[in-house]
Amino acid sequence: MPGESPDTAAPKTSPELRADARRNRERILAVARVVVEEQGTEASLRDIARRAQVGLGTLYRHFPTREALLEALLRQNFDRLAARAQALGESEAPYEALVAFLGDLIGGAGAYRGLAASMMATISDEESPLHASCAAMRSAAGHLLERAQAAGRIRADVDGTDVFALVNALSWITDQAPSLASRRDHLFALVMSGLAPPS
Amino acid sequence: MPGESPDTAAPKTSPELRADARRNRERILAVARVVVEEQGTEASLRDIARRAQVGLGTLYRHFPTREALLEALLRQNFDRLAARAQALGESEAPYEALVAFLGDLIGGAGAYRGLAASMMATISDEESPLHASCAAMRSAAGHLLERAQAAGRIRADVDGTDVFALVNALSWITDQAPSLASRRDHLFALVMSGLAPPS
DNA sequence: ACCTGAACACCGTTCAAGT
DNA sequence: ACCTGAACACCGTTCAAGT
Repeated sequence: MPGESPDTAAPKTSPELRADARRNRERILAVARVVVEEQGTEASLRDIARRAQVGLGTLYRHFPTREALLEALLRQNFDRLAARAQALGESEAPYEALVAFLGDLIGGAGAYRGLAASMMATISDEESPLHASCAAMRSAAGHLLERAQAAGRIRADVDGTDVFALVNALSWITDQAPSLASRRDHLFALVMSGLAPPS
Repeated sequence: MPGESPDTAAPKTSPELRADARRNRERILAVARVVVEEQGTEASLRDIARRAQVGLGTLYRHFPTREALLEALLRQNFDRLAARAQALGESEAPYEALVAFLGDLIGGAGAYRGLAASMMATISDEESPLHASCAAMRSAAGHLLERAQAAGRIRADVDGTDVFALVNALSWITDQAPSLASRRDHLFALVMSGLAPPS
């Protein structure tokens, strides 16, 4: 039959990028990972395009905003964290599960310099491509938090956004003053003990 | 006697700025206060010079770095905070004195958007003109902290830099997500309770 | 459909030339 | 002594022209 090719019913997960486009997208992402590692989330987009040997407009075509690029860069990390939250949500030790997840969140936000700031900014900026991912993290934290609260291990007057903010703030401290990196776990423990119900 | 003018022994607090220079310096500072209020600590220096009706080089002559300008802008605030710490250091309620000072510190760091970040960065950057002022704040916090620790109200494994970092981190949260401003006092209380000795 | 890079409007920083 | 603004080397963002 005319117009029917063998693989018409193939899984069209993404809207069929042309071969060269697909290659460029991957090159950009690979280079961006390196450059953001070096320069942080405020890295020069020009520099990324240059090093990827791609026109500046090409970078903008694939990633219309800096946040869009960051989102693609963090896609895997977010998915992994979401899966972790899911698994921990069925743990039998609600408080320990919460602490474990928040520890991972701190680690994740510490992946790139400036990332904690980028993530916090999404709370106010609903248009950011990172907004959805971060909202998911906040609600995952919220769920684990509720369980810990139900178990009487966390005060009732705290919500998911509070702990998300506090945890990001801890990552930010290390961002700004690398010399305080060694205090991070300690500060985390202090903040967590502040969330315990008044005895 | 030759070369002896009437006011030779006058108090030479600053090295005698020429009249026009002195005027420019004040104009720059006045304008900078407005612009930094608007745009935060990363405000455009060009914009400040422009609005102060001063050549760009003139701004650089008076304030060789952005931090130098910020330091001049915050001189009064720092002096006021230092005096407050001094007064509180003689208070009879060590814990309440510490809380009061940290509350002022949070308020101060919230004066301009980005200020918390600028202050935290001085920990690592010893060359910054803000370094001395912030170190003074940290040691003032350290002194009040020690008294509260001696009174058994704060755990022993916390130092002045820790509380300085935590307090700045709280200011930063509001910086990044203005919608969380209403939670600031609450989060401050939570963090403070985390600094209480384990019961 | 996609790529390219020039063009535009901004930066921070320096410094030769002026008064 | 001090002021000025052009010059330099960067940005982010857009878009007409190409394939």
